[in-house]
Amino acid sequence: MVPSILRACRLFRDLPQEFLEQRLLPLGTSREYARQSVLIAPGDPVDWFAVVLRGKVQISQIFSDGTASLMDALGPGYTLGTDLICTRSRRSPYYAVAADRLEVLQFPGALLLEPGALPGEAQTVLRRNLLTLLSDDNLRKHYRLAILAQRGLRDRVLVYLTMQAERRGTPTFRIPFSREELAAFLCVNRSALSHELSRMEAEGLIRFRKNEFTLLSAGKRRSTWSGTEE
Amino acid sequence: MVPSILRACRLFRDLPQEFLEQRLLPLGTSREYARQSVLIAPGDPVDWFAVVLRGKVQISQIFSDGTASLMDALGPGYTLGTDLICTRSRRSPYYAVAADRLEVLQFPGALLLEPGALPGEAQTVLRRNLLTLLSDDNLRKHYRLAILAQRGLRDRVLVYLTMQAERRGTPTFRIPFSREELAAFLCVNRSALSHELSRMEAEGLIRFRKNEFTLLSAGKRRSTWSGTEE
DNA sequence: AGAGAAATGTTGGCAAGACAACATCTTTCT
DNA sequence: AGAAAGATGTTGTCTTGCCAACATTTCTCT
Repeated sequence: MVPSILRACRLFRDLPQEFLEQRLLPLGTSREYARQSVLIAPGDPVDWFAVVLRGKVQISQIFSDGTASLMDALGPGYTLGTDLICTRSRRSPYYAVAADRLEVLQFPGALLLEPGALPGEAQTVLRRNLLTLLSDDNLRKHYRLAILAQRGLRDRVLVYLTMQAERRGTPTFRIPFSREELAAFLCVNRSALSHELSRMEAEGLIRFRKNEFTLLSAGKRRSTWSGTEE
Repeated sequence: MVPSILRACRLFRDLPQEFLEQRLLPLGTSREYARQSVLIAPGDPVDWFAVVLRGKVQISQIFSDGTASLMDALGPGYTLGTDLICTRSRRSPYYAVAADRLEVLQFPGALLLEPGALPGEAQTVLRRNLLTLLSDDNLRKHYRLAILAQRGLRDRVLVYLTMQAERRGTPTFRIPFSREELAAFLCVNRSALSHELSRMEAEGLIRFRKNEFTLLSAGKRRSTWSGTEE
């Protein structure tokens, strides 16, 4: 039952299933963490990567005044550490914390980095996958930066919703956030967000119920958010 | 005289100089652009990469209301398009515009993507470089996100300055921005920024003259910003 | 050196949004 | 079903920061 997640994992895409199970799996170490366990702390050197099998990992940044900001959340199938092992310092700037009971499969980074650690062909595929993984990650960060670069609250909401609508191809879609999470993602006050959403609905810009949104001003928007990544 | 920039270029690091000049250079196309030329527009498919030889490229995001926000600026030695060719859509979400008279050396993306387009060894090195290039890029975006996640203007300034100080290793350093550029980078109002800087100096937090800053509260800060990339 | 231009600092009015406190609606658990 | 917990919406107050307009300094060019 484990391989189903691994096969869906972006990093292992296009690897022969037999290789995945026979050669790669035995090299991984299965680890379990309790809720709130710290997997990575700021400054930690990271020379491994891991695939989330069960649970969720939260990536967060802690500031001098004690406040934290949630940067990302990695569910099953996502990889942890892949963004760090190739940097020059190989040190993490963030915390990675288990949100629930967590189960991961951990591999030594050398598998990707050291030539010859794996059969050449497999390593080529893996690195290729790593490349697109990082690129898409980059793009996601670019999008979020574009959102946070917006000065006004309404603009942030609008840019976010427009992005989603174009990404899915429909003006109606569900977002993966609760109000509180959306507020954290947009870096705005939760109640102000609720307020603004109501106002936008009153003005006929959007319609929403729970986390299902419909963008009504469809005609006027230009199509800039052409990204296809998830 | 061209190779000096290419040798300093992160993407070409560790390539034998002879290979660089004899094999790689002939595959590139030299291009010149006038100030304000658009190299990449949102939605454009990008299947090439280019090294900036002279001048500067501005990466900017244009929004529905016509306002733009500057996301990045690439000087000589930096590469353009390397963040896009490996994404799934291979389409740009941003504008790339020549800030000055610009000169670049452009290569087909296939050199990196298609196996066999170059001698295996060279391609391995190139892909490895591309990997760290993307990773460091990722990290830079992470840092900027951490800054923009700050609610208050003072916090943004403080996080930025602390990052710089730790990155350089001294509490006194020069930043590569004018006030206006710094304001754009932090996504705040320029005059508000000036105001806040003055106040912080009055409170004894920092000292500054032009773009040389000194962080005075050195002792109290924790060392989280351990990044070493530029 | 002197004049113009560009960059930076300063001020006050005003709007946007943070925050707290409360109201209402949903979900979950027994 | 009923109670409790959680999520979301609403309202009012007060701070922050945007904006515009102006003052001052620094840079550039001849």
